[in-house]
Amino acid sequence: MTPTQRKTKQEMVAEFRVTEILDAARKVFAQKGFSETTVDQIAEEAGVAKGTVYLYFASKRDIYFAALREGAKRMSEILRRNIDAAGTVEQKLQAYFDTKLRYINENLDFFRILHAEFGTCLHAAALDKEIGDLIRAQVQFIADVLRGGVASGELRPVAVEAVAWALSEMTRGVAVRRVLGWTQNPVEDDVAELTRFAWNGIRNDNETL
Amino acid sequence: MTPTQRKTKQEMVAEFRVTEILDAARKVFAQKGFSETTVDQIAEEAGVAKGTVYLYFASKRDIYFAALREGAKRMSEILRRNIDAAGTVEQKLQAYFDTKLRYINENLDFFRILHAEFGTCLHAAALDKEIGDLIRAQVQFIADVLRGGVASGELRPVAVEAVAWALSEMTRGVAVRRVLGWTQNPVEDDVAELTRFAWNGIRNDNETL
Amino acid sequence: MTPTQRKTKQEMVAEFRVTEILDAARKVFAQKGFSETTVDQIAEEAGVAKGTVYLYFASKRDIYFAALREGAKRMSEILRRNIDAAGTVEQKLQAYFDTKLRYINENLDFFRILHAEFGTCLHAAALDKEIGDLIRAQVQFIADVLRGGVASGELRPVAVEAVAWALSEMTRGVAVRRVLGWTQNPVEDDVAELTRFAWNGIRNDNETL
Amino acid sequence: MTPTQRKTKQEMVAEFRVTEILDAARKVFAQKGFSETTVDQIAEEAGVAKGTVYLYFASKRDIYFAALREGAKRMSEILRRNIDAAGTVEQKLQAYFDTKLRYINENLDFFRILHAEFGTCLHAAALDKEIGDLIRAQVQFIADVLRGGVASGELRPVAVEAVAWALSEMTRGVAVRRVLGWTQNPVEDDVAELTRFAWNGIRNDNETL
DNA sequence: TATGAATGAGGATTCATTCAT
DNA sequence: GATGAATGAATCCTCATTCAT
Repeated sequence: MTPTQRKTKQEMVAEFRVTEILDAARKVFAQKGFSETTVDQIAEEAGVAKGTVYLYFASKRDIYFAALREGAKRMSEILRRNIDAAGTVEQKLQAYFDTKLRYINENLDFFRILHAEFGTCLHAAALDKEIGDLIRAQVQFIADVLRGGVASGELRPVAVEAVAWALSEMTRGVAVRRVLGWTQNPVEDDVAELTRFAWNGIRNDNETL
Repeated sequence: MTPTQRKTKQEMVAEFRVTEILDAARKVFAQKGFSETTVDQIAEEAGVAKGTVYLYFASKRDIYFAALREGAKRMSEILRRNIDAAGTVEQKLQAYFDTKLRYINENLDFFRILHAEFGTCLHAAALDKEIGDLIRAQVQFIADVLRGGVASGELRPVAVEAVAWALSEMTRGVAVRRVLGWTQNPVEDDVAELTRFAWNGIRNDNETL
Repeated sequence: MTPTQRKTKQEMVAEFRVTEILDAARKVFAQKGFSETTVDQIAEEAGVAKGTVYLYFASKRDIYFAALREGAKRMSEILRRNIDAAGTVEQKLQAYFDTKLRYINENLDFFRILHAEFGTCLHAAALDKEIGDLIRAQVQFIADVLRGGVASGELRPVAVEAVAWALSEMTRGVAVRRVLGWTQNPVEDDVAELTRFAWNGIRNDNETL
Repeated sequence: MTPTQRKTKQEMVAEFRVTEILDAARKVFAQKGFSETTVDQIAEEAGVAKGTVYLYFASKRDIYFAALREGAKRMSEILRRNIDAAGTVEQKLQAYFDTKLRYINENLDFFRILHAEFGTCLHAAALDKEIGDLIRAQVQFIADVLRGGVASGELRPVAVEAVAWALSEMTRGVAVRRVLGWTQNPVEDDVAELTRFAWNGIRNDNETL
């Protein structure tokens, strides 16, 4: 009833609308891609009128980037937390694979547009700077792990950046297979396979000596 | 001058036109993506009138898929040839990485749309069946190599399909880095790194014992 | 505290709101014209919410006409008073020119829309009946003066209506030059020139004989 | 049948389309003003599809300015010719009034938008530079005549620019009356009245001495 | 065959107006 | 009364596709 509370209520409605629209946008963009998606469709999916969408976003492209950014941010946070929580290098790698595949499994919509966009990012300037940074940041999570491993001698002195990128892409590849339904493996199995494969590729064999 | 000859000449003209248009299309699609490309641009780049384009292709989408298909076919042929020519499993893997990276290096236009599209392929039905098959076929090239290696004991009994896919995606990842100019390594180095990484990941350690 | 007083207070608030909105409207309409002006802009300029504007006016067009009408009425009143106060025909003409140019100088906003609109009045039905009447009434002020002069023999037997209109338009022309900054003359000079010009054009030369 | 002729034919069609569209545009703009006119209406009036309009003009505003420019140019040419052909200063003034009123009478559409726009020109920057110049050029036609008359002693040493402007506006005023149907005078009469009025206002009385 | 002018469906965006709070 | 979020009709412009020449 106080002014403060009333303002809070309005803010909550606004926040709700934004979420509502972004969720809808994610769903539609994921199905049809950017160009084939109409703002009408997003509005309908969100259960609001077209004009309402423009109260919260300046343009279709804005909605798109907002949806991506939000998803990328959330994923980065979780990744960072889970990797940090893991102990050894191998466990950290496993945490990366596990978190990523699970997150994707639970956020197929987001994954579809993020990676569709990441393909399209090859079209110069198509990708919003901040989103590009977020994607690269995730690769750096692995790179950091690798650097630590190389420093401690757990890993061969690999080309850290290149391998980090390769692992990231491998993960993406597995995720795509899952999204396309080309594999029915439980997530655990894919994670295990990825971890074993990666670990064999980079662990320092001398270590066991 | 005979009817037969005249027909042949016509066919040659037609073939020439098709090539001309597909080359132009690849260039423009690669720069702008599907939706941002106009048929006008393709026609201009090809040096023909817009109407002419429609004499050889039924729709913009048709041009797009034809361009992709042609490129994918050419790449598959070269891949197949070079892999077959290699002797050992390790050499075959190396041939795969080497051929792919070099082909991409020399056909950036094609790569840009193939993989942009492959990102987008996640959009249901966006991808032409035949092209999907061609892409999967390339993965099968690796799978076949792996299967052979597992059978001969050169490789650990890995999940062939999954690893093949992972290697394919890794290659894609490295290619993306190169296309984006995020790395200046000579192709040889990237190939070597990929080969070593993959080989360590899947070779049968017992083998050396 | 009595119902009557309270009602009066309400009326005063209402009147204040109306004035507030009309002033804002005049400013914005004058800068951007009718179509380019949004109700949002008027509301913001008036310092009220958009909905409030609609409590006092039924539509954007209504605001527009109200703003014009108010300004035209005010100008007419002043014109009438000053012309009546002048003695001779020549002085009355001078009073017309002087009053009009000064009023416009001090109400540029109003002038801009009135005369922009008067250009546009050529668009059938664009002009509110009452405003058209007000504008014509001002011309009649001159016509009345002229008629008086012709009757008294001070003026040649000119086509009163036509000349009145011409003088009105001449005044408008001078005002436009001033508004556009194409002339820096003091108002007095422009008034003097207009008066001399008009007077020479219509005075009865016999009179001086 | 020759290439040259064929090209000419195409050019003629194009020219025809442009004229067709500009005529239609003038008609619609004149009735509804710029903002209330839709490109659809212009296309329909011109008897072509909406897309066709955009083959010849880049935007609605472009059509508008093109229509104005064309009309203003034509009017300027005729004015220049007729004024030059007249002998004395008085005859030149009469030529100006006569030409302008007749041209307007025969090109009401054009006049409506030109002068509506000229009202609107008060909205900063609303008016295309070239059109503004054309309008000012017409005023200069009178100014030149006046300067000549002052130099030769036929006219009083009036403020040339100011009077030229005033005469221009007077003419505009008379034209408006005619357009609005507020007067039924034959053009000759209005021209005569304008000439007499102007002439009396500026001729050098000493001349008769 | 080749052309390119013509078409018109389709979509992003704006904004006057309404109405629940 | 006052507010401003929500609405959706309206409009400019694009561009894939057609077709007369």
